[in-house]
Amino acid sequence: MNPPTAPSLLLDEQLCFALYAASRRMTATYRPLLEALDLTYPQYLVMLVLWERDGVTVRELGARLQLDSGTLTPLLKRLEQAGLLARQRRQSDEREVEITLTDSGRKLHERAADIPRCLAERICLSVDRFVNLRDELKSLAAQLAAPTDD
Amino acid sequence: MNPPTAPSLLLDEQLCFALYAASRRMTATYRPLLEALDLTYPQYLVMLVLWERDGVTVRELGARLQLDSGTLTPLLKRLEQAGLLARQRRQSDEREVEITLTDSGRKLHERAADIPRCLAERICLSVDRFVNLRDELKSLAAQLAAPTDD
DNA sequence: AAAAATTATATTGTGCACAATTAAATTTGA
DNA sequence: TCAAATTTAATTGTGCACAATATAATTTTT
Repeated sequence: MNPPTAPSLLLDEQLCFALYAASRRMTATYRPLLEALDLTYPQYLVMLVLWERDGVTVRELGARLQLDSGTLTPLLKRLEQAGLLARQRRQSDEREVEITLTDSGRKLHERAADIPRCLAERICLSVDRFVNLRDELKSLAAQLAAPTDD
Repeated sequence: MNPPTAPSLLLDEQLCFALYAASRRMTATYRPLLEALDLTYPQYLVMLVLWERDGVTVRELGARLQLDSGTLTPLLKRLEQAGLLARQRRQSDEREVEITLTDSGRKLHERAADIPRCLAERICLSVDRFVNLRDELKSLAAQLAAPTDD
């Protein structure tokens, strides 16, 4: 694979497509595991946040996952419908909606406990390469999130 | 950031979320550039393939981009509507639909020529890190695409 | 305190992704 | 040869993403 000394329009040379394809492939790898929990991948991400800290607002969830209310509101309603969480307006500020896990939502944590190990086996990267790839991706995302004039 | 010696359910330790977030951020970075061409990011990927080789079938496009007809058919119809390509059944095999660029579609290539350079400036990675990250992502996707029992 | 600005969520509409099904053309094989 | 199996697209339905807008609550300003 040639280095991108002259940035080209060739699909296989592009970082963006490698990223796009790998991300979808990763989601596809999670799919059968999450199906057992009746969760989609974005729903799983929401549950990861709530398992770390319950009682967050939609805004806080959105900040953590970089998703807006147009995505989160219907997703959270589906999780509410599934009995995993409750949504209620905050008394201190009626604009905010607080998300709290139900017993059922908390219990799902146990059933999800094996997923990271399953994935680690499937991904089969050394710790060094795993950490390096993850941190390069975080660095890239941070770079792209920064204002244009930096 | 701790190495994943014991795979956990912590969002910030997960490769999958770093991948998911970086991919969406990358698409968001393309968005304003592609808006000038009246293309979405997946439409741009289709055009990249067609600029490399015109006259491919939906199946070949799908193989290249790892997308199925449920995604491609409506997307291609929109690009046809926009006057960038034509869709016609192959005479040699009526099951296949051949996609050919119109003059307008070919002309768009010139207007897209600057996009890789714009992105390269925005991403601001050394050639080594760019190539390494891209190839690690390709390797990961290939690993995840392989049958489970490998 | 009332008006204006800001903030948080919800709603609407468009365009992917992807599973499942359907339909039509082609190939295989009994 | 012709019935069965396979291949290719299209269709249908669900669930994200995200822009744009609306609505209601809160904060800031005058």
